[in-house]
Amino acid sequence: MELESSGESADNPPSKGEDRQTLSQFVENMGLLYQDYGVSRIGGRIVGYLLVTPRPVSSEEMAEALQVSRSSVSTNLRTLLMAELVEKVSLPGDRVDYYVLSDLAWQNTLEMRLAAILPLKELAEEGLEGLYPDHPARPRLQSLMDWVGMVETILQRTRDEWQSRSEVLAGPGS
Amino acid sequence: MELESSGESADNPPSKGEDRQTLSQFVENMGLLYQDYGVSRIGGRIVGYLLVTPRPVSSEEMAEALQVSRSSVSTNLRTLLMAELVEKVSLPGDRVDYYVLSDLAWQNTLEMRLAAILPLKELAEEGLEGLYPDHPARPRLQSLMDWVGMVETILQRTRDEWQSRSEVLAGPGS
DNA sequence: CAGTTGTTTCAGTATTGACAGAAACAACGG
DNA sequence: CCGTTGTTTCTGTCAATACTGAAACAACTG
Repeated sequence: MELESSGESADNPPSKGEDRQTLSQFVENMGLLYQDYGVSRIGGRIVGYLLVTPRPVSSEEMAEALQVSRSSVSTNLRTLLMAELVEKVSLPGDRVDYYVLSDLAWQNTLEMRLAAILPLKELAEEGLEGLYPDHPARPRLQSLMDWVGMVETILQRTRDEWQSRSEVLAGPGS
Repeated sequence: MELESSGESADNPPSKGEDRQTLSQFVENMGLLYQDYGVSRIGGRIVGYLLVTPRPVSSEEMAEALQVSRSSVSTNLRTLLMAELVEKVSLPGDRVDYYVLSDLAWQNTLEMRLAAILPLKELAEEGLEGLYPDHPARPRLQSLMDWVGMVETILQRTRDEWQSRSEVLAGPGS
């Protein structure tokens, strides 16, 4: 994998080489980790690459940097855009599409994982509706529903917390 | 799939049939849902079956009820035991192993999903260590680390909340 | 309105993982 | 100590998914 640093000037040559190695490793590990998150390896590497490249990146560049096909980049970008981990940006006077990591990337990574819990509530609900009032499984289904309710609360709290953090970072009154 | 209800007496025959249908559907859906949680379909169905069967269940019974091989039950039970979603119980004078849903099953389901986030922190840490002080990716890695820290806090809070709930249910001083 | 560049869709391939059946293993009972 | 019962490990098969290269498509430029 090739990773370009922005200024390639030669004032501290040893650092650049090590940085590239470090970043390459980081991007690769992000790929592996995101696999567990239901995003494909390439998707994770894209997230990693965008993270360590603080500027808009074209899909062409990603394909080259990550040494994968353009089609894979395209497919994975679509997924990442839908998940709102990545945003598309346009640069004036340039018809190429560029992409950056969304400000909400981490928050949304968390949401994805927590939101997957919520369907359990509906499942338990359906179960309760279909069972006669004295069925022994009822209390357990009920407590499952309660638990999912708690997760919903947590989810809301993280949104609030994240919200207030962003406000602090952006300065008050933003 | 066959689901046995505990008392099979005939005082309200119509209910039993519908219950069985409902539960069968529920168990099946749990399987599908848990697939998204990194547990296999069979693992999810085991969780579902244990949920709606409020008594210790042998692996033999699971295999029959879910219509899957004993080996699959065995493999999946090992995973579920490690994840602490299921507990093994012994009945005196019986050499068969029985299993019940753990009291912490839901809490641990949540933990599994949140804990998967934590390795991100280490990844970011390694990245920071390997990069020279002026590298433009540093601030982003730092803020990633901060975010994971927040998730850790949330995780701890849910443990506390769950803890206090259980105490309420069990009665004070337990 | 061609020609060029960039992006998406499609069809085939390869890798991964779940699952079943059989064999091996362990533990208990006569 | 042999036979029976219960559980785990192993090997092969099948299905699902990620990925690629090629073709189709879209958008801009001269």
